[in-house]
Amino acid sequence: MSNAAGQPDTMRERILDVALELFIQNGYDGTSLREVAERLGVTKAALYYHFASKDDILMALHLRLHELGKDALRRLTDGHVTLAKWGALLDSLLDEMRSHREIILLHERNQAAFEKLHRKDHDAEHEDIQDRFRQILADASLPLRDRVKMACSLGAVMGGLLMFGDAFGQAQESQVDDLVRSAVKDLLRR
Amino acid sequence: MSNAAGQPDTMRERILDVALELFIQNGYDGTSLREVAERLGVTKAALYYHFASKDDILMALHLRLHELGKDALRRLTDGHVTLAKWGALLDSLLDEMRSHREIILLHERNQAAFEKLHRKDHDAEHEDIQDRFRQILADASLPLRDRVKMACSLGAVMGGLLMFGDAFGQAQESQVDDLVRSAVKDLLRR
DNA sequence: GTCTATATTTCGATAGAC
DNA sequence: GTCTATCGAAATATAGAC
Repeated sequence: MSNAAGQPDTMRERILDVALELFIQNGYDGTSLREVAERLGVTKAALYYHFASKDDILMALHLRLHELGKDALRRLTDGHVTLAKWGALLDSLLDEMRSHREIILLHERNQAAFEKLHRKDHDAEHEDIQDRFRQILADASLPLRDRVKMACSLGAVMGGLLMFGDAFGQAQESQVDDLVRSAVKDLLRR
Repeated sequence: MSNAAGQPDTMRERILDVALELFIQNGYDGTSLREVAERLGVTKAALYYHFASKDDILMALHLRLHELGKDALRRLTDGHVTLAKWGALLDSLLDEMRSHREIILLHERNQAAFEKLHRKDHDAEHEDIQDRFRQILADASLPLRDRVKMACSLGAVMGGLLMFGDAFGQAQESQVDDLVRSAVKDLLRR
């Protein structure tokens, strides 16, 4: 994906990185392939050598999230979910969520585009981490009290790290992480 | 806006209600005026009698949120913010957030479209509640600990009521409200 | 207030040269 | 792998009749 310096080494990855940035800033539908190409110093047609379609670019970005959440997904699939398990998962997931902040922001801000993408892919077995979250929260065999706490704690992490996370500056990221962890712990306690 | 039965009485409001629903479901850019018109049983051109442009429709929907948050905004503008004040505000705002769930969802899912709208309106004094939230959370004179707690608590409310709130069914909304309140209280305590 | 018809623009995507 | 050139579709918006 990227080399040690964090720079993408293939054109395919460079396209994805630029697209990610623009899709977050201006939205998927609000970003034209012309803009993506211009920022890379190439023409629109060049992109079609690396990707079959605009949707194909979005799908490649979606796979980055899929990769990220696949072991978390596994931990949430066997056995039934408890508050303690949920708390442990959130705690261990927090670092990954920060380092992949952009890819999560992309999904949060382009839900409509991803849903349209899913409708076309009626083949792919998209056992998504997002779907799994919704599935657990909708599971009526769990106490409502626990489900609400899980939804709130997930929202708290997203609020502290992603949605408003850029208000805290970059220098003290690890402090923010600790504060979010403690906030979630307080929320889930009892 | 609407009569006692909750039905919009003017064509203008009917347009806004349909647009709101489609903009949430398919996104602002993903929704064409043809779709809006078709669902209303009129043609695209008819919409232009009531609104000057598609952006004008989005702006009218934005004003609904502006109206909603204007007294909350006032309470957040005088004096400096404390954790206690923040908690009280969230508590009193929670009912409004639930009853205006859709208009908040619209803003959450179409940030890019609203930002583009704001760029054109360099005249309007949009002292927005969203802006105010970000402003407070970025205020370095407040303890980082408090700011993170504020961001997390706001995220918790959005998680419990909006983002994943439809997983709990509609019957027990007041129970969910109470559970979210108590979760936020636990989070802000200490 | 709503209609038909159309102007205008922009976008995704393709063809073929290099 | 990237270019120029272009196609076809769909979108916003307008003009003018009713």
